[in-house]
Amino acid sequence: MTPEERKHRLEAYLQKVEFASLEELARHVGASVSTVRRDLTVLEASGSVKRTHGGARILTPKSDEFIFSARDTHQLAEKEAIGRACAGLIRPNQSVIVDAGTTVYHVAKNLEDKSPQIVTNSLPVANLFASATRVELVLSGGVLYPRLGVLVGPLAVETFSKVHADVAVMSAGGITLEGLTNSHGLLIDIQLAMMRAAARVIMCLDHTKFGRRSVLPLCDLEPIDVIVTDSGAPTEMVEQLRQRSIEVVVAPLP
Amino acid sequence: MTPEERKHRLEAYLQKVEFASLEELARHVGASVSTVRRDLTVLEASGSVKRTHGGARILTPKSDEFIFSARDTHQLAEKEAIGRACAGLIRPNQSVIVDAGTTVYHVAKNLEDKSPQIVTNSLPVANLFASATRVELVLSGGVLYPRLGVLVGPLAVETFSKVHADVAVMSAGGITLEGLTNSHGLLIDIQLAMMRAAARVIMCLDHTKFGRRSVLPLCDLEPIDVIVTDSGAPTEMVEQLRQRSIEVVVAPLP
DNA sequence: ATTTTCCATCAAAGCCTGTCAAATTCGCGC
DNA sequence: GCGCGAATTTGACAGGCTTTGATGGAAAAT
Repeated sequence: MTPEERKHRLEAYLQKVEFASLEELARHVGASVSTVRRDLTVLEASGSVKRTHGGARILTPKSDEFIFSARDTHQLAEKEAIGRACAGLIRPNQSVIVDAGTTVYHVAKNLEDKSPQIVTNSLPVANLFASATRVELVLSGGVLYPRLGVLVGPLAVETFSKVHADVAVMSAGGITLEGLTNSHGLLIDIQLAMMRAAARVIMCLDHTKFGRRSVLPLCDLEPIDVIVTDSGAPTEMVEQLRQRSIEVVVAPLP
Repeated sequence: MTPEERKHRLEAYLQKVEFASLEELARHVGASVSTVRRDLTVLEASGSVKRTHGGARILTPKSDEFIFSARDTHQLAEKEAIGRACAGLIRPNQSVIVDAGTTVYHVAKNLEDKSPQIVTNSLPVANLFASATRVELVLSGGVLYPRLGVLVGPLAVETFSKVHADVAVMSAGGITLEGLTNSHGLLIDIQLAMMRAAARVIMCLDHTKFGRRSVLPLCDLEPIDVIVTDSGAPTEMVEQLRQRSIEVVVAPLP
């Protein structure tokens, strides 16, 4: 890696996480802390980054902080494992509907290699591929729901009733044997349209979602083809889901 | 492989990966590091790539109008002045269509105080208001044009044919007395729909756009109500535009 | 007061420039 | 088409410069 590239990657990484410690940055680019310090001095002089004690922060956030973008370390390892496992289920050049939500966001991070065609209503996912030429990304229209970076409303529902896709990658607030639930009423119509539009529905649910019931019912288990979860999921329930002919993928933690 | 072909492949490879070390490049074209060094010196002189310590980087072609990820320090002071002046023309609580493009982006930065209702097809503009609660933002659907962060295609056109707004804030690649021109064909349909959807059309054009003709014709001067420019605009042409009953606002540089 | 972080310095490693001989290509007369 | 000398290109190498990672003491945060 050239010094230029390293600085560029530091800046890009900071762009993504807003703030990072020196050690985190050093690990990320595979250089020593001294080198990162020097790089940051240069980047600060160029005005894109602000050094702080113990790390650095981005000065001009391009993609403003969505509720999750990076500082959402809640179940991070599990979500990344689920992201990798779920991306493994997608074949190259497929068309994929991508739901909004942190878990699914981690799936999207692993999709670029498949050169997929992506349809989404998530602004963070769109930003992820804003400069990726290998991905064709269709963003649904809609009203921007501020904190979450999701597009909602009739315009969004309409988009998903018009398109068709090979796979839909989605998530929900909770799952029981009676079905799935979600917390944001505005999303339910959209998620139903997504499921109708896709030939195959993959649900990404970390283990905390199992047995949990969120505010609003989304659908029963019938439309679900695959569930991707992490190794913390209760084995008993996994078994019951499999008996209902749902393929359950348990992502191994590295 | 001829030297010519080798240089071409080096450039193409760099175009793809953005950065590369000398060894990587040498391996890729099957030549020695010395040769690659010499090739890069030539390519650098021709202006397409930039040599760096240990490798080379593609030189981002300072392509026209808006670039999503790169800094647009080009005419920055002028654009900021235009942004402030143009925002001054918007009244509180109006509905505003916001075009894609760096100049218009600077207008958007000054809009939050007006608590407007914004309709846009620009991802950067959407990101700007991703966490602003005072702004209601509608994003058009569409295919994401990489690097520019613009949503294009039928879905985008459709959105703008459906909505109505008080004002459209737009920009273009060039203006002459015959009309406006723009460089990206995909945008023209969208911009025409924007103009039809708005009761009042404001064009933001920095002085470099005056007398310039871009690739494709957009429209004549008739639909334009206001032009906002900077103090570098040729006074003669400003006068001629005013005679055609177009309001021209010249933004003062601070 | 203690721990963490920052800065200056330094030796080692890696990289760039300029040079040179070998290899390749080209021009040209036959 | 063929041979031969000239010109160009190529890969290698030495000497000088830049970058890197480590270390010890100063500065800052808690």
